[in-house]
Amino acid sequence: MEGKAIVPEFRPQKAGLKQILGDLEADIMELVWARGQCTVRDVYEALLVSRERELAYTTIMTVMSRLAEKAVLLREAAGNTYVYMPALGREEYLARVVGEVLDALFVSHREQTISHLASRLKAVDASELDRLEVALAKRKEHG
Amino acid sequence: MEGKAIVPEFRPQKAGLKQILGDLEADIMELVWARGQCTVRDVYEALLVSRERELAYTTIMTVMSRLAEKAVLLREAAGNTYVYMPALGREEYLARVVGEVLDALFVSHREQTISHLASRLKAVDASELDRLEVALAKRKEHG
DNA sequence: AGGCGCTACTATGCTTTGTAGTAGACGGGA
DNA sequence: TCCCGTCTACTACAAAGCATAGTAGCGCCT
Repeated sequence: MEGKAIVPEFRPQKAGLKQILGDLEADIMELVWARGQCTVRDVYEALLVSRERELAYTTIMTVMSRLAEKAVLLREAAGNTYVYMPALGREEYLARVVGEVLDALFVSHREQTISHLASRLKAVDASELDRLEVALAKRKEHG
Repeated sequence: MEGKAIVPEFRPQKAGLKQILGDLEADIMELVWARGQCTVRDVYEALLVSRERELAYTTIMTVMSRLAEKAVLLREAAGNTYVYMPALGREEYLARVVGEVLDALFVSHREQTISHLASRLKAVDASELDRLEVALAKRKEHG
């Protein structure tokens, strides 16, 4: 089903993408997602602007290569240059990550997970509750 | 508010406690939870039995000290020896860990989390569904 | 007083991530 | 054809977290 695991680890302390990828890796992925596809140079130049601290071109290259090894990025040769692109759209990537984490919680710590969810629902808004209710109702129908 | 974060990282790939602690750390915690309280020697001897590979006494000591630094274990001097005990019961510890991870998911990836939960409910059993329904109903009452 | 057990301190290896340099390959212009 | 600039590959090093373990020193019990 689905292919291999995508998330080595999830860090609750951090925010957003940095919960899953390193800080620089996350910044780079945001850029690649924003542009659809790009070269190391594209990312390098974009980071020059957005970031205070300057990074070496080769730093970006190394990190992007590692992201390609991890199959978070795909790349294809275009002349002597690689064009990188996300293996998954940002939303789909996050959905898989969240799914993996959630599934792992259900499998390993079912009781605590259900229990926490039950109390956590207080903080979920109405339309979200509706979605959950619909899902629950469907489930009921099919016994 | 509860106090500080407890989980540096969560590894969906692993199982049970090893999703949160290192492998040896996890084995040690299982023992300490099973016994309520114990010394380094107690753990050392128990691991001699349960584990193929032999570990040095000082290895156990170092790891237990680190668990105490991280406040997963507490210790108190008894003569020239420390008696270690869990800071939290196993279930409570897991509950907090799960809570932290779940809360982080809701905060950082609300949409994907709700969405995954809605579809994941298929795999949740009836009594668990009931608990969630009760929670949902309560929530409804209070608008 | 001596020995044994216990702790503290120190150290090393591995893995992941951030960081960066060097060298070689390739294509385009003079 | 030769040189230059750009790009990649390879290599390297630091920091953090974990597993692992050795050494030294302290204090209790006999």
